[in-house]
Amino acid sequence: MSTSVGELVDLCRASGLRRTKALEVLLGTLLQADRPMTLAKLEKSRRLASQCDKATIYRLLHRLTDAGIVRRLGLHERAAYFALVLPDQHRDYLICTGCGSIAPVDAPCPVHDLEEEIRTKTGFQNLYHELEFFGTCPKCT
Amino acid sequence: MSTSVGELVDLCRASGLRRTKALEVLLGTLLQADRPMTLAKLEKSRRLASQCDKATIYRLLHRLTDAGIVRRLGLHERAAYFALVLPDQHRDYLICTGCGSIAPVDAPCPVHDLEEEIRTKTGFQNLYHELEFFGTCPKCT
DNA sequence: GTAATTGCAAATACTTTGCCACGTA
DNA sequence: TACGTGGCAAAGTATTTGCAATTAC
Repeated sequence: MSTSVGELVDLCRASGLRRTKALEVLLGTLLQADRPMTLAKLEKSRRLASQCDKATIYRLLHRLTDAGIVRRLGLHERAAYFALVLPDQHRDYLICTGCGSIAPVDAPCPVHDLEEEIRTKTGFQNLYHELEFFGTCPKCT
Repeated sequence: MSTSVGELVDLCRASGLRRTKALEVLLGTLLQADRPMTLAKLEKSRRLASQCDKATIYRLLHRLTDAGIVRRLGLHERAAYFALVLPDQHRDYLICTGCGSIAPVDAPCPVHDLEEEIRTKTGFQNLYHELEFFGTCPKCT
């Protein structure tokens, strides 16, 4: 029942992207990672390293973001993070300001109702949200 | 009942910072702006321009962040945003991915309970959160 | 007097773009 | 064939640091 690279490629093709080696490898890497990745991490990942150029990954990530297949996250680091938008999954993150560890929050997101309210009141389209908790983890205390 | 520069300076001194011209001007600018500001915007603001160097503002912002007087925000732009941590104020933001406009959300934040739960379950210290809504505003649709 | 702070300038880090060759449809 | 895509390299933007001079305490 989990999403496959093939399905993702189909989504991309439906958005007008071409099926290329780089696209498949990038989608596979993001899917397997199952967590937000920076451009630098993607570039160094075993599957992508020496498979395609940083600029290629960069441009693919932006095309995928425009297509709504990938989402760009802040996460307070200097580098941007990217993650697949999977249908059954919305994640909030818990981030240690000491060591920089990033963990998904294992609890239902309480923001849904407010998001609906904003959608109705403001007329914003394509609304989504990003929720991050910051603090000092026990190890860094 | 609103916070004054003097009170903020006292807070800073209590954290070991020295009372300097740059500190006072920066605090005054952040207080008056009443919204998150990037380093670049601060540097160009009327009050700070030619009053102190970018590196000085940069280092002050970091000292203030360490002291908990200022908070660094993501807001999805390439540059980091900084805002005063005011006692009676927690803000969520609504951001247009088209024109980049940033508006505070005028509704009570629904995350408080989850934050308490995380604090208890994980043992994180100094916990706070950042909640941002992204979408396309009516003008950009 | 001593240590924190500042300004200037240079170094990093990460992102973004130009150009031409290449591959997909 | 035509146009999106890829690789390489260079440029752009924001952040971060070194060091000597200055200032607060």
